[in-house]
Formats: sequence, structure tokens, C-alpha cells
Amino acid sequence: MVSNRHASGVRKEFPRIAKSTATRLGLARCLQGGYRERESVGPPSCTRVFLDRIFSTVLASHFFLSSGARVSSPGIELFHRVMRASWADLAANPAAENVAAGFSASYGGASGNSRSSYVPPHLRNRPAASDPPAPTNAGPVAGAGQGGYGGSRWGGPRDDYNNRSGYGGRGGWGPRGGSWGGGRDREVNPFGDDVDAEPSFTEQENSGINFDAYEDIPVETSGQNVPPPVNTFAEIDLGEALNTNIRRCRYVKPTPVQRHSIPISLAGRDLMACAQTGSGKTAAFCFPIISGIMRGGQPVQRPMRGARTVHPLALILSPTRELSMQIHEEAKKFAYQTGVRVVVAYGGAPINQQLRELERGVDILVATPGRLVDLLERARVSLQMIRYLTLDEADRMLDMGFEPQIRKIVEQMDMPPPGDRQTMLFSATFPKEIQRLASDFLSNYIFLAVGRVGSSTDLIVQRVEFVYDADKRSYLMDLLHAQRENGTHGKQALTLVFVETKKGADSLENWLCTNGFPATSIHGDRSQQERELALRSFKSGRTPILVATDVAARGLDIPHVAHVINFDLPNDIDDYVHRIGRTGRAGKTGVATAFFNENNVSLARSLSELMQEANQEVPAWLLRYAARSSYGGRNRRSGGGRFGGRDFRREGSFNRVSGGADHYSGGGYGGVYAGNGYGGGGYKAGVTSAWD
DNA sequence: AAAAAAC
Repeated sequence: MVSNRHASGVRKEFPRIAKSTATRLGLARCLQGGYRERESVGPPSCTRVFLDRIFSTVLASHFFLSSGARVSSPGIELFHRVMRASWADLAANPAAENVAAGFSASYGGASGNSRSSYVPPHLRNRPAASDPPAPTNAGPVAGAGQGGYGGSRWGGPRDDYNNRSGYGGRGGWGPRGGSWGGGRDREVNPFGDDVDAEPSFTEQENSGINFDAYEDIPVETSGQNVPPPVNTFAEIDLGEALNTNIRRCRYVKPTPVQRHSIPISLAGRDLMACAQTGSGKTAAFCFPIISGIMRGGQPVQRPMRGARTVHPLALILSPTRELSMQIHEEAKKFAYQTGVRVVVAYGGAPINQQLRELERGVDILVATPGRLVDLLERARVSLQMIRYLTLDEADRMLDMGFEPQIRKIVEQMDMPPPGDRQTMLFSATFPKEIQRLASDFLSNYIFLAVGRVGSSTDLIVQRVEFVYDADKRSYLMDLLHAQRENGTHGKQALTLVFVETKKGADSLENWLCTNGFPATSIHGDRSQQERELALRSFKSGRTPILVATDVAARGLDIPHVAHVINFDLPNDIDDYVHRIGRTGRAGKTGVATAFFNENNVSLARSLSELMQEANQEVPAWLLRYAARSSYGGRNRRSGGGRFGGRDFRREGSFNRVSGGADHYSGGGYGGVYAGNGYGGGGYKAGVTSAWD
């Protein structure tokens, strides 16, 4: 029905073709070139004028940024400052690269182990833990929160670090053993020495965070004996190899979530953390895991009886394949030359290659639930050595569709129980029910909620247009043309178009391509190959328009998304928040446009409230819809969601963290968290918290 | 009601 409306849409002059052919043809056309001139559709002129204004601002910032020109907005100014610092930082550390090269040079000679034997991390080339070789590291502050498990929690301190020869004490953080011959095991440099398709894109993405806004970021922690936050990476003793990688990633300072969560994790504590991706969340849970694995503290690695079962030490679960891939990519950077092996496993891809990767040894396994269950049932993976468990997008993972699988993995296989492992849950929203579910997995955990980086600046301009279904394509065309006509030439400024259904995504992609727009699509009915190709093509700017279902709504960090269009609004305000969070990332500005019509009245209230809190202009007609509908946009999960959900253990105390209330309702939240009038316990639909 | 997640 819905899709019929789409299908029978306005543009009769563009007859639909059989999907497969049309898509292929369209794709080919898209790949060849930019937008074709639009045929003769007269847009409402006032809309056009307005759009031109927005786009000239937003897109200008995007493009001037990449060309180094200056834009006089405070946010951009900060961005530039950070960027300069980052590059300076890199330039000041050419030594790091040399060190790496040196390691590589001594690589072959030093490692004479059998190539098939997996050397557990704690046996790999380590000097004594008490003597971290830190020539370039500012003196590590002793005891920066690592009290928990340094050596005692999982067995005594190891003194067999030095059983490898060939590395001087200082060089001890070199490559893992067991690698020789044919370069099969050579660790690929994930930092782009190898030519990547989109170097200019990836280079900046992690450094553009608006660090100067940190002081404004509100933070709430609760739990017993919360370790204090740190202000610099130098305060944390993560090890030289990890520090080198942090420099390579151009991380200058820890982000707020890192400042708080890393000491907590290093102290061995369980954690429930509210923070958006794009704020360094992946690093926040990867650093302590990698560091902890490098420190050893693991008893003897079990002999691999039954030959093929592997025993990862850490498990990171995420709800989509692409997110797992992204986490894997990130984690590989952090683990580069640390000897810690990161392997990813997800469905839709041939399992054999993943099995081979696993057989070569795995310390950190990143996975989607389905494939992991498969691997567990085949006894190719055992969880009995798991010391770290991380659920990314934990609210989604514990949602109805996923919860049974997660429970199976965490509770019904051979994973150590809470307390014997360290569990870290990351999500943006932690409604009470989800917290209650999640607490089954946790032991004496700390709750942490961190605001959005740079949220106080209005990085995302939110717009809502009333558009009937039949007019949506025409409106979309207006938007895309306005974007193009502002000098972007269809390159780099990426547009992400969300639709409700997979069918709708196919249909819209087809229509766009047929009309000369370089579009592609991603959704769950496409093959994994197609999904990955689409994402790459979008990221690289080759097809700067991506039509997506909610598979792309969460967690994906796609730099340079200038515009998110909610072609179909979601029924859930949380999903809306996740979707628009794909833009305005890393200190950049972004536009989010939503097409609203009478099918979306249930969202009216929560949407208008959300927009008001974000200091956005709310159209009068939307306010009228909102006033008419009572409980809009409410969903089963969003009870009590505010500021990423507060710690449900404190729910008894109705007060809002006296002294902290100012904190939350102050200007610092850019609205999404701010000034919510939703007193404790009560819940109104629109109050979502963090953005991811 | 839809989407996601194994083969």
C-alpha cells in the first residue's frame, strides 16, 4: 500500500523499468557522471530560496574546510584549530613512523616461530610489565586507575614476557610472533600507507572533534567508587604501541566519553555508558581492551584441543554487519603492531575466509549475533576465555528482535559469568526496561552518561516540510538540485536519504538513477557485497546519494554527510535522532530535512519537542499536529529516556541529581538533552538523549 | 508495521 503510493508517484514521465535491469543501468549511469540537468519541473520558489540559503551556508563550510579556506563561524574556527594541532602533532612525530619501519625491518629475522602456531598475546615479545618502554610517552601516571586487574584478577603477574628473543627490551612492543613466509601473516598497515580509495576522506575524520567544547559537556556518573576521569592520554598508561597508534590516529586529547570510561574500564569495572558514536566511543572501549590484553594477566592459553576451536579474550557485538566492519577497522588501527589480533565475523559473507582468519588466532572478536551463534554451534569459537564483553548500540542489541540471541550468547554458552569477565555496554539511550535487562549482564557496574561533543553549537539544522507521499520525489529532487547548484558539483557533500522499507529503497534508488542522480542504496535485502559496495561508493563520493533503511541509521560513521533526508519519517523518535546523527559529525555542520505528512502524526509531538529543545524553528502546522496528538512517537523502548536515560538504580530517588539538574538543562546540550521539562520518572515521547 | 540478524 505504502509502496504503491511511492510506485505510482507523480513522475509519470519516468516509467519504471524492471528493477534489476534498471538498477544496473542506473548504476552504470551514475558511475559515469554527475547530475543530469533536470527536466523542467517547476519547484515552489520560496522553498528553493530557502534551501539555497541553507545549502550555501552548510555546503560552503564543508568545502571550504576541505580546501583549507576559512569560514567565520565559531565551530568552524575550532575545527580549524584542532586540525592544525593534529597536523602539527603528526609532523612532530615522524619518529613514530620510523619506529614502525624499524620494527618491520627486524620483523622477518626476529620471528622464527612456526607459522601456524598462534602465540597468545601475553607471550609475545613483552618486556616486564613494570618497565614499559616509553621513550616518547610523557611519564605515565602510576595507578591511573588500573588497580583492578593489573595482574591479580585473572591470575598472577606473568614473568614469562621475555621468553621471546630477538627484541631488545625497548623494542618489545613489536609485531606478533608466528609470522613468516610469504607475508601471509604480515599485518597490513591500516593507516593508509597502502593506497586507499579515499585518502582525503579518512584522514580528517577523527580529528575534527570540537575539543574546546569539552568543558561544556555534561557528564553523569553513578555507582560505587567511580574512578576519576583523566584529561590527557599521557595520564593513562596504555603502553607505547597503543600510544603510537593514538598519535597516528591524530587523537590529541581524549574525548569526554574516553576521559571517563577509560579509567573505569582500566580499573576493571563494568560499565553502562551513554554516548554517541563519532565521539570516540569505539576507542573508548577498544583502548582498555587492547591494553588489558597486552598486559597479559591471562592464565595459560588453553591448548587448542580439538584443534580448531579458538578462544578470543574479548568479544564486541554490534547490531549490523557494517557497524561490525567499522568497529573492526577502527580496532585494527588501535591494535596495529601491538600483537593483539582483531578478527571480525558477520553474516552474508562466506564463512570460510572468516574461519581462516579465526584459525590464525583471535584476541578480540568483533561480530554480529547471528554469525557468532553459528560459529559457537560449530564449536569453532569458544567464549570460555572471554575477559571483556562489549555490546555496542546496546539498546538495540537488547531490543525485542535481538535479546534472545544475545542472551544465548552471553548466558547460555560458555562465557564466564558477570564478575568473572568485564562487561561494557554502550548506547545512546538507556530506557529503564533496557537497563533492567542489561543489568543481568553486569556486576557492580558504573553508569556513565556523556553529552554530545559540540552539541552546544547548532551543528544540525533540522527542517520539517509537509509533503504528501505523492509529492515526495519532486521535493527530493528540489533538495538535490538546490544542493548541486550551490557549487558542490555533486561531489563530496554526501546526502543520506532514509526510507521506511527495503522495497521503497529499491524503488527510490531506481528512480533517482533513472533521473540522472548518482544514487545507490543499502538495505537488508541487498547482498552483503552490494551493501558494502554501496557504502564504499557513497563514502568515496562516487555516488554521493545513498538511499537507506534503518540499517544505516545507527553507529555508522560516514564523514562528509552534509544532508540527511527523512524521506519517510520513522515511527520512533529515537530512530529519527539516530538518523540525523549521521550528519553534523566531528564538528561539521549538517542539515536534516524531514518529509512529514498525515501518516506521521504519531511523531508530531515528539518531533516538535525535540526540535524545540534543539532551538530549531518548528513550523506552526507541526505544532498544531503536536497539540492534537497526545502521546506521539512513543515506542516500547523509550520509557524514561532522558539524557541517555539516567541510572535506573537511582530511580527511587525522584530528584534529578541535585546540582546536576542545572548541568543538564543548561545550554550545553544543544537541545536534545536540554531543558527538558520532563521531570523524573515521567516520560514524554520526545526526550531522547544522546545521538547514537 | 518495518528493519535487522546465520545457513
